[in-house]
Amino acid sequence: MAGKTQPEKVVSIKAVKQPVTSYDVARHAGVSQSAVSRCFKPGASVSAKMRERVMTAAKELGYEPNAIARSLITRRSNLVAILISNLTNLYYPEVLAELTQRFSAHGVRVLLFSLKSEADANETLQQIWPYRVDGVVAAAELSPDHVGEFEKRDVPLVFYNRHLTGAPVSSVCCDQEDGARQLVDGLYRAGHRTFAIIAGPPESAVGVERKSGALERLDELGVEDPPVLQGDYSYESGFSLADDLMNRGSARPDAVICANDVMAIGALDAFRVKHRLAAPADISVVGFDGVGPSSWKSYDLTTIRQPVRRMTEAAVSMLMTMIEEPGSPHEKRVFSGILKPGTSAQFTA
Amino acid sequence: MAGKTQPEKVVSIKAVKQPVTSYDVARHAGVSQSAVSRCFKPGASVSAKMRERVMTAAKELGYEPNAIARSLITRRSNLVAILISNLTNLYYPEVLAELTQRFSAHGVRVLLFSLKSEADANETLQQIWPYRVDGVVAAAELSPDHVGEFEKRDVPLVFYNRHLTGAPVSSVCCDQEDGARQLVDGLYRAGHRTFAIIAGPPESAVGVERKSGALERLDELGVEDPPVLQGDYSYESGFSLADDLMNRGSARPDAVICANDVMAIGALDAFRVKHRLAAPADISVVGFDGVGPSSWKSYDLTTIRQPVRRMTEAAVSMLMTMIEEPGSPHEKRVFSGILKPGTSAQFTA
DNA sequence: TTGAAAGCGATACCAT
DNA sequence: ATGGTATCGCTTTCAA
Repeated sequence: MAGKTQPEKVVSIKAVKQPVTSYDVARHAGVSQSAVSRCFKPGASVSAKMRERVMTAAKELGYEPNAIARSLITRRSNLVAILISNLTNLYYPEVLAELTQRFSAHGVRVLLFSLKSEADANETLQQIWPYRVDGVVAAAELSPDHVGEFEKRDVPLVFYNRHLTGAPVSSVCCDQEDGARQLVDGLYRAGHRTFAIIAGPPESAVGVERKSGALERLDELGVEDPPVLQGDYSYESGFSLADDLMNRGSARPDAVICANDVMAIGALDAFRVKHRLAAPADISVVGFDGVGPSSWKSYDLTTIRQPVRRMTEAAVSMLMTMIEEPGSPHEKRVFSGILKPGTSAQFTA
Repeated sequence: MAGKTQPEKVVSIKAVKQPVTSYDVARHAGVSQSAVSRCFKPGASVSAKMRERVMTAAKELGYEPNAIARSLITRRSNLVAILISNLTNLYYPEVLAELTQRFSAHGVRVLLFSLKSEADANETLQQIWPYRVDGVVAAAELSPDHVGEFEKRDVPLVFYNRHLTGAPVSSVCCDQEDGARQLVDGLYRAGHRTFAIIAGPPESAVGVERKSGALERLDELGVEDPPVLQGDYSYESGFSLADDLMNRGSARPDAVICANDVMAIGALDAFRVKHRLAAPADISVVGFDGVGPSSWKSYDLTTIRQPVRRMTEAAVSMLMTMIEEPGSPHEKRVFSGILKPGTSAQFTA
């Protein structure tokens, strides 16, 4: 019988609680340690009897395989890192929740890194490497040098809503330019001719594309040089820039395109509450993202909704493929935004 | 010299990129592997010369210590898990961002688990244990049995905005009852006598406390049995329950207390947009949490703001203490909410 | 201060 | 199918 020949194990009084190991289970079940390991490995060849004995012993002892030890030998941590630049942007929580749940379904755990500023990237990467993550989803700006670090280490990387033009990187994006063009088109069709743009911060690639998409389309339509004010995606900046628009000497615009929903909401509040304008009667405002509050009745934004479910699904499956099939080619997947008409603008789809 | 007697190491053509190990560094620097290890350990005794040589070699080879191997031997993963029940609740992103950044400052990485439903807890815990996390912050309901699992494994746990009454668990909370009482008081002082409550879901401990705090205080003030409608923290539920309040036979309330800001916003929209009431002239609405949108001009909620910075700071330092000083006693820290007056209610502070 | 050697708790390969 | 043994990359005694 198992344990017969074992020397009495002296346990010190205030022993630290040591987790049960596969050796403990092996001894308890009277089998080899390798056998225990096999029983916990999905496709291993183990007899029914063996499995039964081991599993019983494991249950009795409360055995839980040590993922850290496993990772060391398999060189697979089953960990991915998610980098998010600013979680308080209303758009990201949804993305984050979707990503973690999807990874979870693949048996992969998520290490979260929230960058205070884009400058944190260096430091954050240094924190990531030691954990030997299997892959990374980055919803933050990374420089070509940073991307080089991933290549050097063969760590799969998928960008979320960013890309490095020309660089061989996988990414999933929403077509920002196209979305912006759609917004311009609808506003133009509805009769607007005087536009203004409340743009995102210059370091935001997404914001830059939304701006350039809008400007391009306006140019094509013969609208010349609309004012472009630079915001920072916050409610406050939307509010104060809209306010600025009202205080300029020139004629006020009758359509304002904002680089995200939150600034659009800020702008609406400035126009309505502070300047007593009616939207969409006096002025039209559109946003971008389709975050929850964009459909609150007080705002009911006309906006471009990003297909978050499909984008996160794509990001996860791309990363999993890159992890499971090393050397698979890079891929960029671009999804179209979905026009969500609201009552914040006179708009003809 | 190091490496002299070593057999030629045959590297296959398409070798997988193997990270540099401490042995590689040791060989390169002509020192022992232990020496390398010591150089990367904070308080170790190493001569300046040795440190210099090792660090140079490490830099040349691009050595990065393997945290997984380290964790295996030290039995410290430097990982904490954060459990959040529903990330799309506007209140949590801020909490999550704060927590991760604070842990990061302690050199601790965060494993994120976002529970779809509270029923996921079992499964989630099973996913956590194998990683041998050093501790857990739970912003999700856990049963006493679940908490027992933590004790069994000696894994430090800090509840965030929940507690298990009577159980020996550490927690940091906002005083929900007191906050609710403050809201009632201010409304009462401003002359309101007919109240209604839009409560949270019954499984939300926080929601239950906010409700009971309000009911208690109303009772003390002699207000009898205000209607209590049960919402789910969503904008939609706030909107439709407010609508219900308007369609009841009885007189409509002149003050509505909502269990969170988002429902308060929904309620405001229902009253103003759908029922053409003016708030606060015709009806007063108050919320709870102090999330970003609560201060948007269209709503400008009177609400109780949770001191998120201080609460997260407390949670992190409590958990770190429990990790670093095993056996330290449990502690509950309760912070008062901060009244944030707005224009959504007639309110006398 | 430094180096040799013994683990940490698994997996993987090789006999049997 | 099962058991023995080397190994993953570190930290940690223990001698020197």
